[in-house]
Amino acid sequence: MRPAQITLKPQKGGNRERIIEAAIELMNHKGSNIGTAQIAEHTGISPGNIYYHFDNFSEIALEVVQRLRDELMANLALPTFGPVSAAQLVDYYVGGAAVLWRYRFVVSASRELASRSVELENLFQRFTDEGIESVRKILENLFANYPGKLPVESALCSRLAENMWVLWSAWPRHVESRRTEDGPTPKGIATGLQQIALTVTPYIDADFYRQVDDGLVDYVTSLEYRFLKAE
Amino acid sequence: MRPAQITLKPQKGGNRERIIEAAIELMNHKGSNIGTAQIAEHTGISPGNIYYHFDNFSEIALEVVQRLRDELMANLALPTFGPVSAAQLVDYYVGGAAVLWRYRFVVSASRELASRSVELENLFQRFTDEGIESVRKILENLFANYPGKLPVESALCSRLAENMWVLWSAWPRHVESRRTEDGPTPKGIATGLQQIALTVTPYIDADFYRQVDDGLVDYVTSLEYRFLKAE
DNA sequence: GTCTATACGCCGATAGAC
DNA sequence: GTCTATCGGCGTATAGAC
Repeated sequence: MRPAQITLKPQKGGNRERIIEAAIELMNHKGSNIGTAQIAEHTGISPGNIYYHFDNFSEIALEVVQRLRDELMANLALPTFGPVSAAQLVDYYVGGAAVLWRYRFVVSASRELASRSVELENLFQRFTDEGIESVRKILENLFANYPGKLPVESALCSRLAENMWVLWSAWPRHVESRRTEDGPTPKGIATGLQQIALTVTPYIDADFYRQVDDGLVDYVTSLEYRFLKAE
Repeated sequence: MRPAQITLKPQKGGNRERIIEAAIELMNHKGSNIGTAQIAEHTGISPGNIYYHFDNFSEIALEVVQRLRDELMANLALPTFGPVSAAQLVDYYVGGAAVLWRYRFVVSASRELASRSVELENLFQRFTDEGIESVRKILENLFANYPGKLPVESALCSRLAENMWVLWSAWPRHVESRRTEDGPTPKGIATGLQQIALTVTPYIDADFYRQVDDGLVDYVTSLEYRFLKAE
């Protein structure tokens, strides 16, 4: 005799998945300072059951960060040999923004999460290193194939990549401390995207850059559509 | 009859001050997730006594952030009319780095702290707005007086200032997720300083920039001296 | 696989002695 | 101004029934 369902119905077969989704969602809304109790309450799953699926809270966070990492790396991989087109570059930006939106406060709560376990700490370190390295490779490709207004040697590439990474990872936190509404919006994230692009603007061939910028503007203006369904 | 002092001796007259110093120090070392209990333990002051000096934890944090804000704003104020010299610009950078070092994780834990009270949230918002505005003014001054390689109109100034601010505020967090040692070092912070400067490098007159860069390099290499006493 | 019940520890905050 | 004692809440994690 089943009691009437008041909380979200725990559809069969996916509690593990639901735990992870809840963890992402809760972090995005309440920050890193969440735990098993809140996940249990938010999903309607009993607190004890969480420990059937995971050893402890940091194991949940570990899986979340692994997914974040996989999705971002897949997005930043150089797909082919040869020059990166303007359209591909726009895809890097837009894809990066989508991942950032989905994991906005996982990314930006790295320190708090990293302090939960050594595994998490190491994972974040690898994530950061690999991320910057991927960006650097894209920039190398870019400047090699489309020399622009100013010369860019290899050391500069690394430095620009690092700045782009920091801007990317800190953007959700930043827009929140300027917010007038109740949290970072997709639009706010998208503005960050244009700010990140600004890092390399002065070095890039003007015609090439115009194409990229047009792509970004199109994206930002058509934004609400794509993101609203994801929310 | 006084018992033998085992913990730090609570020298007369300064418990309130000691609480604040402990809060800053603890945040820098353990993140935003600290509270009255840890402050009590760290200072040797009894837990109850803290509530004589402050109503609750967020009042302590409020005072910390107010100090951070005051110190930074004092540093970023345009001291005189007329053009900013290269030496003054170096002072802005170096002073900004010093404040950042002292409050490294207060700055970078804005979100976590802001969630503790509305007052804190508003204060952080004002801090951010005022900080970016100050940087913008410096840039306006700079580009008006030393036109460089590329033209800079007013809108671009705002965007550059915002990027510099984000880099500044996110840098401690960033170096920590790349750390090999046990925390962000003064050197790590100083490297960030050069990265922040990179934001405006391409727009600035080459000779002027060289002076600034030399100043920064001098500073970074002579770093350990100045910072070690502050720690 | 999922649930309930429960032990344990930590922290914020108050009451009241000195 | 500073201390001790203590309550209550919340969060992690385990034991064990269904």
